[in-house]
Amino acid sequence: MSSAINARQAKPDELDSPPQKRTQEERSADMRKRLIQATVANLAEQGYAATTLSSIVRRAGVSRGAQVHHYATKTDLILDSARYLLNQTYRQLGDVLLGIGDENDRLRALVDASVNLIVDQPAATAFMELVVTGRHDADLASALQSLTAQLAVVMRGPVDHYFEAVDENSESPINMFGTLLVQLTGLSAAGSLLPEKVVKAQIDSIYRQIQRNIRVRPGVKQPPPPPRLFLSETP
Amino acid sequence: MSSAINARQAKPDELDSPPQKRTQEERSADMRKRLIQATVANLAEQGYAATTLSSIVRRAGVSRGAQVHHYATKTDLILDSARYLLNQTYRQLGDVLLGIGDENDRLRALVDASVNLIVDQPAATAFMELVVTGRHDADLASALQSLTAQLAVVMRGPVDHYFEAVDENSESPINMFGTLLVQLTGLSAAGSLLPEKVVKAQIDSIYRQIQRNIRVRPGVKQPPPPPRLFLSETP
DNA sequence: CAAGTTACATACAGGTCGGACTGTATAATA
DNA sequence: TATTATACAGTCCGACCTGTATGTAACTTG
Repeated sequence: MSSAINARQAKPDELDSPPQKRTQEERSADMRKRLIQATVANLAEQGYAATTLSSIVRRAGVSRGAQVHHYATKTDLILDSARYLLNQTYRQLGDVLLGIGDENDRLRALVDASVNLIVDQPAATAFMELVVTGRHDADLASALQSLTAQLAVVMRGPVDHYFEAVDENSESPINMFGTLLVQLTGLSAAGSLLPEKVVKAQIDSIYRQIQRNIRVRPGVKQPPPPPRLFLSETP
Repeated sequence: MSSAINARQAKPDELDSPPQKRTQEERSADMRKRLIQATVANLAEQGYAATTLSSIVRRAGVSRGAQVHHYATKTDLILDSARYLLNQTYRQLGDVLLGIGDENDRLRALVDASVNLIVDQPAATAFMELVVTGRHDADLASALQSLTAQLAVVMRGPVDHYFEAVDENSESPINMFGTLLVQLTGLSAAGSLLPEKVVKAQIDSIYRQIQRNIRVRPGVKQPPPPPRLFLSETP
């Protein structure tokens, strides 16, 4: 996904694309995005420990100086990457919810979409690296806590908007949504240890549990009220 | 827990405990255990990246030479620690199952015991570090796969021995057991990001889901047939 | 267009890690 | 008891990583 990083600034002769007079802001934004995407890719493929500044800039195809200019310290870059990941997850989850239709078998589509969003996905893998690292890094941990708390707040509305409990004995939609995320987190972490069919069986089981507890609220056509602004892109 | 490492070999004058003429095997076994326990404690408290050989031997109170004598490479020590952790988990899970009584409200005790076994426990934290590291370390990954596969095999019997499905629409006991472990894994990983009450709510939810699907098999008094020998302690 | 700011490049310095290496003490063996 | 094998101690070295410092190019602004 992020391997195609526009292929600019690759240092060899660039005859096809002239200097183009980019504004400073554009240059900064591009460079930040390149660094972040290289960081995320590196986190996913090599893990946090192997995600060194050297490897990041090598992957991004830029110099060490560019990185230090935009991110004075490694932590700065990591934290910004974390924000990027959560923002991305928020948008993708939102897209999934918006894609939910009336028919109840769309519940399966929701589960599948969530699974595809998380299990074995680079972004989720990278995020897992950050979460585990955060257990022994107070700064990272509190940053992640704040981000996920915001995510939880903005997700509650849409979830209750689209789903309802099957009956009075059922778990609440937001509760089942949390359970879904916890289970997908578990599968994301331990999935590599389990045989493929066991993972599939667990996903089926997750779906059945959800189906027994919540259903798509009938007749809901319009999207949920938009949340207050989420994570600001530029701090 | 493992901070009290017998306080021997601490280099100061040891007047209370004379040399004692320990046999070579005893010395080796003790030293290995000390190194392993220091490794596990370090993994849990500092994370994999900060678990260096220097920090391990410092914590174990031994020299660099002792470690290199018993474990030629860092990977060797890590792998042996992984085996130790799985063995420990196996025994503890077995104890939990053996403690199950007839009354169905013991199901709650089972869940609580499993929670206490995993969430925020050093051994589980250390194991999570290994699992995540294994995603980018083929040797570690295959070792963990093998170990967990063995664990799954030996757990299937006891679980089916003690539990049964509530009705024909319910999930199977072994399936629910897997779900329990997946959810606890998820909570172990992401729990540090969530507010305490959310974690508690999730655990309650887990319990209700289990209760709706399986129950303690009535009238089972004798323990399950013992499994074939598990992970050999000395390779 | 000149001065100043921002963006990027490159080299260096201090520190740490893992593995190799050498030396010493203790136990097993003949 | 002499010899050998095992257990352990302590040091060194190349590789690597992060932060820093300095120099150059690109853009912005008055």
